[in-house]
Amino acid sequence: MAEQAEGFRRSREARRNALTDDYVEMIADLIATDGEARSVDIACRFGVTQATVAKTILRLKREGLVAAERYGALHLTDSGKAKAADARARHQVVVAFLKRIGVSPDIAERDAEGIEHHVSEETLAAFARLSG
Amino acid sequence: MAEQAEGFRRSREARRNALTDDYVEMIADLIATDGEARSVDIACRFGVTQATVAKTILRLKREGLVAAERYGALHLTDSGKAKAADARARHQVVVAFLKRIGVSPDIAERDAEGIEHHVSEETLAAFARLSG
DNA sequence: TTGAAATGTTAGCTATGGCTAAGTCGAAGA
DNA sequence: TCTTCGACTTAGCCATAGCTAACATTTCAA
Ligand SMILES: [Mn+2]
Ligand SMILES: [Mn+2]
Ligand SMILES: [Mn+2]
Ligand SMILES: [Mn+2]
Repeated sequence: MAEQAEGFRRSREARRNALTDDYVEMIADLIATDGEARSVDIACRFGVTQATVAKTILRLKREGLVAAERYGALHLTDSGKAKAADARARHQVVVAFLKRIGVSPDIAERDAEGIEHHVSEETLAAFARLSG
Repeated sequence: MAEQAEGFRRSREARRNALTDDYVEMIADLIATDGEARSVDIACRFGVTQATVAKTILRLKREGLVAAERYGALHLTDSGKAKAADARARHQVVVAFLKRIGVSPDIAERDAEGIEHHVSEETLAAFARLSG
């Protein structure tokens, strides 16, 4: 009973943290590929408006994951970088695993975008082991 | 670009529908095991308050998935039943697959609770194929 | 150099999903 | 029967995540 509730609690928790992880991962990605992360590119890649990005970035700053001066590019704090690295690693493992079991690359990428937020260490280890 | 945005759109969509699926699945489960679904039991199993359940049930009624008279037990409409059956099937496949690749039963159950909402037909088919 | 376009910010709206507190109803026991 | 206790509802709070519209700043090209 309490055990089942615990499972749902974790699931809700993961859902709450999913967007945060996607943002820090995206910011790290943009910095890696474009040299810097701008709100407009985040908005474009996520398919939301710049206003939505602005509001979320405010929260991430409040949470100490992102730093930026007004009208400037976005940076990750140390804890932001750590979270991004973790998110990226998970993403890679999940995508590689899905492809490995025969899911087509584009579908693997799409599904991984959601699945990555709900994979425990144990499951992630199983995925990694089985994909190489 | 637009393709990546599409992936995130789907992921957000799945996130929005996750709670709905969990509710109809839970209601079907309770009807199957207890003979009827009561709000108090849903609240207990999800680990939330009855007030939270009441508000969500209002939405599900509005969406035509759940029916009930005041102070009465909850019922699923035909479309609610269809959605519940689908959710249950996904849940089973994901749990079975995770166990099959060596994830311990309790962790498999927990992870599946989140993963089930992000698995495309193609990935679900791959899971099913590989676990039996 | 200056004005237009791109980018970023802010205000304010909606809907959702949590919560507590307070009230209402109904069924079971004294 | 009557009371009481468990179950349900409702009101109202907060935070998040989306949106549009309006405004501010920066950048770029003429
Ligand atoms: Mn993701
Ligand atoms: Mn990702
Ligand atoms: Mn679930
Ligand atoms: Mn489920």
